[in-house]
Amino acid sequence: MDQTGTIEKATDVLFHLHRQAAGCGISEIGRALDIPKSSVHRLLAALASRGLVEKDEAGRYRPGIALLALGLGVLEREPIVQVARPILERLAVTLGETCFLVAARAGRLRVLEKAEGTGFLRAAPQVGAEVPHQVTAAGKLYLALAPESLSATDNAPQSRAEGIAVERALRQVREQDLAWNRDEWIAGLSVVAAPVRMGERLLGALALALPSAALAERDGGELEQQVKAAAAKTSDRLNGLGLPHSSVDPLPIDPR
Amino acid sequence: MDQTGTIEKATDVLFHLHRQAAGCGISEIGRALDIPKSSVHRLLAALASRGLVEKDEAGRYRPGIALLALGLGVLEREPIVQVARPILERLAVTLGETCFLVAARAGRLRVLEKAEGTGFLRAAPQVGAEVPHQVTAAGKLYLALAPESLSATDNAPQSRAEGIAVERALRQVREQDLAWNRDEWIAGLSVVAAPVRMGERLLGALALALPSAALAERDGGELEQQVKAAAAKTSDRLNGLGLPHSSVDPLPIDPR
DNA sequence: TTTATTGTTCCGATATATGGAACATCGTAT
DNA sequence: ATACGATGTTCCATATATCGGAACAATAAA
Repeated sequence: MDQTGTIEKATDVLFHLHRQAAGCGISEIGRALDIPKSSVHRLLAALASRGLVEKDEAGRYRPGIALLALGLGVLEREPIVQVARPILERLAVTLGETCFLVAARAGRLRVLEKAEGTGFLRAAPQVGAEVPHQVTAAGKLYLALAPESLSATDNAPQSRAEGIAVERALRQVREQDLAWNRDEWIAGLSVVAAPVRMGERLLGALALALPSAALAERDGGELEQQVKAAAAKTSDRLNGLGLPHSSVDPLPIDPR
Repeated sequence: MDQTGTIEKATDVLFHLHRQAAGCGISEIGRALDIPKSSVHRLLAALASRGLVEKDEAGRYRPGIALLALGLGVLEREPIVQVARPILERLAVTLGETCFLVAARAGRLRVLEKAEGTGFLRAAPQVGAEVPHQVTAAGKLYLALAPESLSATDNAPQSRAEGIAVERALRQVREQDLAWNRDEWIAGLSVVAAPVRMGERLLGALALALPSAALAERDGGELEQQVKAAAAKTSDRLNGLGLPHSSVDPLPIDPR
């Protein structure tokens, strides 16, 4: 993995800054990544010249705003996000709970968009964050419907008995065209997810997250229908488009 | 400015990809940035190894999802965004028009967060985008209250008469603690902005944007009050915090 | 004050990026 | 089918940008 190269090192520094909550000092980064101070200094100077990192008032380095524009640009060029956004928002308002969209990118599942619910206690996934395969609703959906789009790491179940149980669960997911996750990933958090498709291809998972306690007081079947309907609508609109990436107007007219 | 360096070249490639709506080919990038094909190839390979760029199905390069995580990380570590977000959302729902937050970063004004209105016709600024100084409500606020936080480029007015007019307008902004922009930047778009402060320091501008036609049918004074109130609330909450960057929980409790 | 740690600059040695050229691949027009 | 142009990819000798130790400056801590 240690193909030493300038760009690789620079991005490693970038990700290190990203992981740290507070700003970092040069020596600190050098120690963490095993790069001499002077090199870190030069890397940061280059990155700062383009706004990818910044120095805060204390002289410590943090990720820069240039990254913001680049990152959000990625979202803007995802047709599925454009299509799903208003649907997620409406569903979140209707149900009062957080809805989000997950899709496989580079073999990993990532949250592409979210619309938070209104509850005092509510799920707040981070856009751009990765979610695990085995213990999430979106993950099960992918394992059941499009495992090839996930990198194979740790997809292998531990024992034979587990393997059978997993395969059984996945078959159920395929039958229902829907996946649940109740407290498996995060205690107290339940999620339902339904597939967004283009033809046979799985493009993403539209998910509804709510506290498990809140789920107990609701009609699970109705939630399933709502999520399925939202996912289906997303699929339809996505397929309705001619699919030449629609550019985004500064003042879009949004017939929702 | 053309201090040739590997990192600089790589980020130039990144920004070039960002600007292009569709994916780019290697030769194309090389021509645009005046870099030989083979170098572009190598740069892209390095960037791709870290997920900063990706190849789409057609083999063309686009910005990668790694940028998404990095970019949104920038937002998450801005306390002012954390604080302003729910306030923006509520204001947008109340008024039915788009609200957004602008702040100076690295001498430039940028949209840090937004909450879109519900109108068929509505403003839809892009988070991360830059806004000009002279012809926007947020820009006027900064020019009047904290010009030192803007890079001085093109802040100088053209003629003496204009200079006086500008100074007069800025004085009014200072008196009202509020700035308007009616059709000055984008025809048909009007914006009111009020300052978010910490002590004397200007931290950002909370703005309300609506079609000028819609503004004509509303009580401008009431909008001013709403925006001022929202900005004041943001300031208060921001000052209420001890201001050690509050980390964000996966399941935050949000007492709004 | 001293001491320790950090940020910054300098510079020779060397590894690394460079870019021209040749090759491979594709799509298009002849 | 063939020729053509453009593109993505690989190779390699050369030049140069990166490396990293060391010395220095600027802090903060003792």
